[in-house]
Amino acid sequence: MTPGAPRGETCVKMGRPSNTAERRAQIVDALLTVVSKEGYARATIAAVAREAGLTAGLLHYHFASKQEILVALVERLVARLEERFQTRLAEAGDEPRARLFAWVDAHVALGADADPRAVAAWVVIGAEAVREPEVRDLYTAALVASRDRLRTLVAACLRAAGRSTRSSDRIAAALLSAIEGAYRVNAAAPGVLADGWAAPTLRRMIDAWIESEPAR
Amino acid sequence: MTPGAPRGETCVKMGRPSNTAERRAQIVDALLTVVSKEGYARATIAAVAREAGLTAGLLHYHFASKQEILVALVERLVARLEERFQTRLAEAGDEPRARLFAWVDAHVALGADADPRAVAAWVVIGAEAVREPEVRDLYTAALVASRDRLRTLVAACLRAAGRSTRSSDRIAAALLSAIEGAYRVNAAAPGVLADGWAAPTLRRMIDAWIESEPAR
Amino acid sequence: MTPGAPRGETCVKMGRPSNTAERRAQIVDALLTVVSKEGYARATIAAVAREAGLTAGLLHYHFASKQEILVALVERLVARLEERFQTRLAEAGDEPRARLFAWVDAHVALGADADPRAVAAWVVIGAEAVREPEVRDLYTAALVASRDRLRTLVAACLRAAGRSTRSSDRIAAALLSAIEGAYRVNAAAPGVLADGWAAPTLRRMIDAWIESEPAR
Amino acid sequence: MTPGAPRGETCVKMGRPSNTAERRAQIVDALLTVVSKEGYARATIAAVAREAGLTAGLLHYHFASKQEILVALVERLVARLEERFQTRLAEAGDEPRARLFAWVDAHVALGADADPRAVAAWVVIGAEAVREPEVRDLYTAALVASRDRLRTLVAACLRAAGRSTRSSDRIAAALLSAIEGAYRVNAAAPGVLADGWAAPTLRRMIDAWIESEPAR
DNA sequence: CATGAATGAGAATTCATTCAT
DNA sequence: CATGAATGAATTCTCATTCAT
Repeated sequence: MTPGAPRGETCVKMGRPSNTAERRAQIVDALLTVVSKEGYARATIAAVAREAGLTAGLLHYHFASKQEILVALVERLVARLEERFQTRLAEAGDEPRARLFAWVDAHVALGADADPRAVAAWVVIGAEAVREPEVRDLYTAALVASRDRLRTLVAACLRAAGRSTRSSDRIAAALLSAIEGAYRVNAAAPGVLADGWAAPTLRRMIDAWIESEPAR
Repeated sequence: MTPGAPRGETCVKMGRPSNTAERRAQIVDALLTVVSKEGYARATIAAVAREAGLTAGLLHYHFASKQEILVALVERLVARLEERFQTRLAEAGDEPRARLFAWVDAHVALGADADPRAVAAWVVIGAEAVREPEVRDLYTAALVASRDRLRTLVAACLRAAGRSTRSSDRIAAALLSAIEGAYRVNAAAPGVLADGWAAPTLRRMIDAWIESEPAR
Repeated sequence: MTPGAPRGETCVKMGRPSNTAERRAQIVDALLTVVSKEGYARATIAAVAREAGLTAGLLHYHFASKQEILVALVERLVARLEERFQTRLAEAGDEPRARLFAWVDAHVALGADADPRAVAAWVVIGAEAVREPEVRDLYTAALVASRDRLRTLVAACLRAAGRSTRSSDRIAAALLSAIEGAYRVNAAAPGVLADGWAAPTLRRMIDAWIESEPAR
Repeated sequence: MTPGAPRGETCVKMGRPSNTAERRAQIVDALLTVVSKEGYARATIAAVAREAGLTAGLLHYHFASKQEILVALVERLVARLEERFQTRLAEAGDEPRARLFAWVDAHVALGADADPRAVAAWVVIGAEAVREPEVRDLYTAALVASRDRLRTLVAACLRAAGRSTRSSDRIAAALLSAIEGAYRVNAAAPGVLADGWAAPTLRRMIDAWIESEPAR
């Protein structure tokens, strides 16, 4: 830890206005770009600095370690996804199935607010999570949040359709896996699956499953 | 110098008998262990050699580069999966749905012939495929083969059920993604999804979808 | 990362002042010393660093590769020789034969501005040029420049002596070869040829040949 | 030193006839090829073995070390040159100038008995001599022998022309240097000097110099 | 004689991190 | 805040040499 280095957001003292927040964002963005293009192993501090137009020394002024930048990146990807979901949720209204589809769309749709770099980076992060406890914790937390929300959304659909909710967990697991798997295939073996297959397919899968569940 | 492929069975000149095949297998196995525990970036030649109880120099005697060992590992994982599938297929008989379930089981089941290291390694390989063309090619080839086989198996099920086969591609894509995603979640965020969820869930999903397809 | 060329004189942002130029010179000088004593193959990065009193890492901070240091060394040797020639040329005045002798002297004389390491290094570089294209290009360029200049100087002498210039090329070739050969013999088999033989011998050779050429 | 390894030529005991002599020649030839194409640093035991169609282990059965192969190569190059000279000398008869030209021709001519690999190898050996005492000794011995013979041949020419022999040494030194330099330039910067320039030029130089020497 | 596995001491190069300016 | 030199530990890979078979 560099003593005195600015890790917080607030700046009580005046003087030269701090650009820490923007610099950190800029660095995280550069990491996102490099990771998505080259993978984590090649995302050296020097490469990230070059991408950001900064120096390696400065990166270490704003972040104590390379790991810390990765953590910030994960947080940012999760936050962006959350924004995407909230936007779609607001448009979805109260209908449970629309709300579930909003979740699916937020994850797979390639709308104007989509960042193609994010998918590749997310795949890399999943692999990195296999071994870095700190990354694993963040990744796990993100998945747990997704899983729980998904469960709730699925259960609401089942309930609205007058079906038993005992399969909520399984449907949620299948959806979550399919999303993560689609990311992965798309990033690591592009072209294997047709573009845009995911959203309509998953909607169709949801419908089929709900119809086939027994009544409550 | 990587020794060439075994030059046949006859050995006119005497000399030291070759143990290349076993050594290569031993090295690949060590890579599998290390990758599954530590990820590719930490799977240094030294670490793999240590795991195998060999010297780093010897690894380079049998493989020209670290990459080449990874390639051999991918080939081995694919071959093992194929074996698992063929075994289950033989038991499945002619019933189309049983054959499709054989495919699912070969991919997710954790039977006696399952190697828990393989899942973690496969996740790492997918991430590595994002940037190493040679790895990507192998990974892509494996997925393409899976996708095509899956498509055929799904279409056979639909046909046997008297349904239209127009959704074969989508169902195959969903299954493949779910499998890849399940691997990933299982390896990178263990505990997020319940143990053993996958096989029954995917079977259920298949059944539901087939039932909901329109008649041919 | 090799730092780029000095970015001019102005320095808007403050920060650590660059010492790249001196460091690079220091490293090249250390390579010169080591190569002249041990040959290129033994001029390892570690050996050069030790000679320079620096760390191996720092050498790679200032030069991207070992090759690049060698290239800088060749450039420096060529530049030094050029200086030596220009100095002598200034003293030689306008007399063509004096100007040609200035060239000879610049190449063979062991005056105050001579660096005994340079001869041994130049021999090694010639051998290295046999296989490294980049070194060969530099070496070839140096020889071509020498050959062309020599040709001009020789032709001027012949003309001033009222002789045909048709042998200019041959005389230049003989002189250039004799110089390169003298370097080589001197460095690789010291003592075989008497000290200081070259300058008077080559002058004598020039005189004899010019006298024996037919009149223009 | 491998005890019992065959280093001598005679083989008193009968049994499998020794192929040591041919094997050694084959290995030396392979070294010549590799050195001329790649330089000494890249002439690894493995590369030489590959070129010879043998194994690295076998090379070490026939030679105790890499150095020893190089020594054998130098000896062979010197021996071949001597053969070339003797052949031409036999054709030259008793005329001193013809005998001197025979020496020049043996060194520069590209006759049927010339091995283009030898020139490049000789250049590399000269560089290697800068640092390897054993190589330097051989190289020096070869040059001393050449120098002395040349001196005698030159003196005989001067005497036959009724000139003073006091410049014999210088002329010999100039010729030797020119030859070594021509080798070097030809190998390291091919194309800089015109093909076939050397023989006629050196003859011309010899003639001019002899004519210009004062009478005895 | 011959093969080919095995070793171990480097080799160049990379890179996160520190720190003087 | 920012620069850029400097470090030192790793990392991949090379290669002469040894030796069991």
